[in-house]
Amino acid sequence: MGRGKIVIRRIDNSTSRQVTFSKRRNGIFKKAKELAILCDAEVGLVIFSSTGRLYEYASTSMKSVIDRYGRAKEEQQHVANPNSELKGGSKLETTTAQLARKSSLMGQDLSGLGVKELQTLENQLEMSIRCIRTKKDQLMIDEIHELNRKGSLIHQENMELYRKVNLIRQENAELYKKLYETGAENEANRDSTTPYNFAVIEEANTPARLELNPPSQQNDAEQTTPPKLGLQLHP
Amino acid sequence: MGRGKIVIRRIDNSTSRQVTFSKRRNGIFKKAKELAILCDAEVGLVIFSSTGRLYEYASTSMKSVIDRYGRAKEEQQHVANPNSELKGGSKLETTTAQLARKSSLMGQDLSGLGVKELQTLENQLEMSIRCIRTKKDQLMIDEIHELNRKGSLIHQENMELYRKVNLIRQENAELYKKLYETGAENEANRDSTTPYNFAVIEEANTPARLELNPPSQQNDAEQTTPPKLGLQLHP
DNA sequence: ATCTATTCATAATA
DNA sequence: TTATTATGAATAGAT
Repeated sequence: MGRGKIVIRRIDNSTSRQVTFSKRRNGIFKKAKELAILCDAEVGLVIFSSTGRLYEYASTSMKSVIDRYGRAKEEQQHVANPNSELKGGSKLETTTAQLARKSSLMGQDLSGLGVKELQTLENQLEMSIRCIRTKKDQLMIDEIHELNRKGSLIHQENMELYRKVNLIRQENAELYKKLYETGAENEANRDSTTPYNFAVIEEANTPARLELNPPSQQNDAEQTTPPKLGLQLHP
Repeated sequence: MGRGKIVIRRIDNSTSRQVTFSKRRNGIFKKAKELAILCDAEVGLVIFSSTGRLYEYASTSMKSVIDRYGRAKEEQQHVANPNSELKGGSKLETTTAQLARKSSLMGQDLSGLGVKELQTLENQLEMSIRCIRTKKDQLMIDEIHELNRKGSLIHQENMELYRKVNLIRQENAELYKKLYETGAENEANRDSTTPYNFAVIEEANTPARLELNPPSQQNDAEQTTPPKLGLQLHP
């Protein structure tokens, strides 16, 4: 159509090329619109000129077209390769890309989808969420394991200290008893030793325990017991 | 063009509509190809028929077209609204969407980009990375703070216990000294008390400390000191 | 831009 | 669906 036939190859003359681009661009946009209207189709058309300028037409919206395109492509892949779900590999990359394409339709663009399409979408999103959650959890868990390891070392040490305190206290009591039995000659010395011993242990013990746990009944026996820890996040 | 003129409105007859769709679809695809070749343009065309079937043409690849489209659109927005960078708001959603559109071009599709385009892309990706890293770090930090809080409580308790041990031990020493001064009548009793005291303290102390820290010089003074903790991840 | 000779796309038809 | 064909539309080249 034109004064002469042309062969379809790149137009060398830059000016002619630009002119032809303008004309044919208008033509194709018109055709796209007509097709969408006449045939009730959803059409998206993107054209970058050789100078990099963007021209676009979409019968609905470009976002809608691109989203729908992404979904359609995924469905095609699923049909072509139905059980790739279960194979391992670098799942996260795939999943990220999928989620990416879908994230934009949050709260929009669910028009024109059938129950089956929606079901597929729902399943895919759930899968994506699971993968991401797994990855995130792994990161957290690694950090937390390390902290727990260190915490449990200190806790262990704490237990040892309690054991030690009990041993010494017991010994102290025996010594004291022995001293008492031997005779109560030095009354003045008792003031500086006796009150110290038991009083300090009870005081230093209680506040720390209260912060870690709901108040448990204080054991009234003679033993000092280590408090239970609130550290184990993964029981 | 055809046996008669038509008005551009939805074709009611379903059969005619499908036929027209086929013909015009072929036509527009041909036009798109010609435009791309003649004018050296990058063209992407997506058509969904009224029955939901997808037809597509891209002069390069649809992924390339969509990616480039996303970038061009962002650049348009930037030009229209240059300093939206610094305003707060829910930056992460935007960033996620941006990264999403870009993530697919990892290791591909960098053809046909100028220095300026690449610079823009680089900046945006860096921004995205920063936002995501911030978000991730926040999650980690929250968990770790909690663990540190608990750990520091135990540590505190540990310190108290050490203090207590020292006090009792001191007292013990005094008692022992006093008992010795009073007279060494009961030699048999000393066996059950003396070895216990100091021997146990040294044994229970050392191993726990060695696991937490590189061996520091044991203080040879009379005081037992608590070990330093390897717990503070954010000094 | 606008014009027009031509070629092309396609509506109607089979 | 595919093919035919009369006709209207698109456009190449010129102004």
